[in-house]
Amino acid sequence: MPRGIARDHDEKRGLIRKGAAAYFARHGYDRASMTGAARECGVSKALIYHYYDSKEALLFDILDTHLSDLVAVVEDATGEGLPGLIRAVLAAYEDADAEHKLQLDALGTLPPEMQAPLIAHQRRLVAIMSDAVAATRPGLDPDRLRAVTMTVFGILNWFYMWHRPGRGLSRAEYAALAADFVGAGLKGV
Amino acid sequence: MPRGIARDHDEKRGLIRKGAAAYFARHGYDRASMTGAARECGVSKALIYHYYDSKEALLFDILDTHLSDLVAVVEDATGEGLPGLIRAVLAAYEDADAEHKLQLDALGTLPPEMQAPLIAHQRRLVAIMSDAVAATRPGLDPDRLRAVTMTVFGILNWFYMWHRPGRGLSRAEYAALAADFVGAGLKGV
DNA sequence: CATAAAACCGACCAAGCGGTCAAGAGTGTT
DNA sequence: AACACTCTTGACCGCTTGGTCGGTTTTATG
Repeated sequence: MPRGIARDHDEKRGLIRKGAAAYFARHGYDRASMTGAARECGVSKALIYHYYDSKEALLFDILDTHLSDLVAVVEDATGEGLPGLIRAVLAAYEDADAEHKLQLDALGTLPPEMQAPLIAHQRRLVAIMSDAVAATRPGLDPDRLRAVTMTVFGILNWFYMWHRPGRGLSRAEYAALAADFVGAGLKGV
Repeated sequence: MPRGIARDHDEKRGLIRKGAAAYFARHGYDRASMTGAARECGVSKALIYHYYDSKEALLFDILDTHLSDLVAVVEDATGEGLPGLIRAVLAAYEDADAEHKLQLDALGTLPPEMQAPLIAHQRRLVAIMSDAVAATRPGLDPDRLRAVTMTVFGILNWFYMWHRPGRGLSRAEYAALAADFVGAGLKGV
């Protein structure tokens, strides 16, 4: 009988996924080379191609893992209402800034059939958030409900662009502020 | 005496700037080739290099023009308070979605010395918005003022990501909703 | 009308890219 | 111990890229 895959196969794959995500996010997915990503991970380029079929497959795994985690976290927080959701999302982005950034500006470079399952994850997030908004502020027509839901995502997704750890409000402090802001804002629309 | 530059020099440069911006935004700056941009503009690649020194110089001109316009528009709207500012920014993004998208995800690819003047424009925008927020909601400490200001920018900058012309709320309708949302939200922080 | 520079182009180039390959080293199974 | 397969690598390949160059056409100026 042949030997199977190594016991630490998944860990090494995970290391490459994490290292490449950081490298891709820092340099921009298109501009970042596989040679550079390999160096960042401390392995040869050929080894990455042992674990992944292509640069696109690697990106897909990064985004799929990230979005799956995010959906799981958010589904667990549905019981805590809109403020709980906002807190959960911002907390989940911690240690995942790179993956989050990639999701926002590299997902579109994947071929449509690879995008589809990732977009399905995103839709699930939007649906959960939309339900929480509708529960907090009933009676909005569909167009306005969607607009307000996306407004909340704008707030959350923008956070990584301006926040610098150790400066200004902490993540948790901002989560509280954002929850207050959204809660009050919903009364005005 | 030699002949000077053509009378329509600036117009042609502007056409290249606009065409390239659309092409860059559609395909992503890094992924988009100068050959493709030239085809989009209906000129040869060599002609673009007659008007611009490099791909980076072209991107710089796109962003500098866009941000200068934006600052001008916003400075004109300072008298109309925070709702007027929100309306003005969203209106200014019309017909400039491409430039806006490029600003968000390609500015960072420029070398620092080219980024500097663009970031100065951005800071001016932030300062104006911050003043409007402070006027609407006095008494916020600096950290929270900054956080709320960035929250507003998150709302505005995210708009192009989810809005599809002709579907859902119009730009103007969303501007009104966003102004209401922010106005009410400020009372909750 | 002569002229010198701007406006414009097709063909070309070096460099870096994603990806492949042949081969050696390491290891679970028999 | 022998096998069969995974793990790991440096060298390599075809292709696209940003950018250049020599040359032709056009036009403002004297």
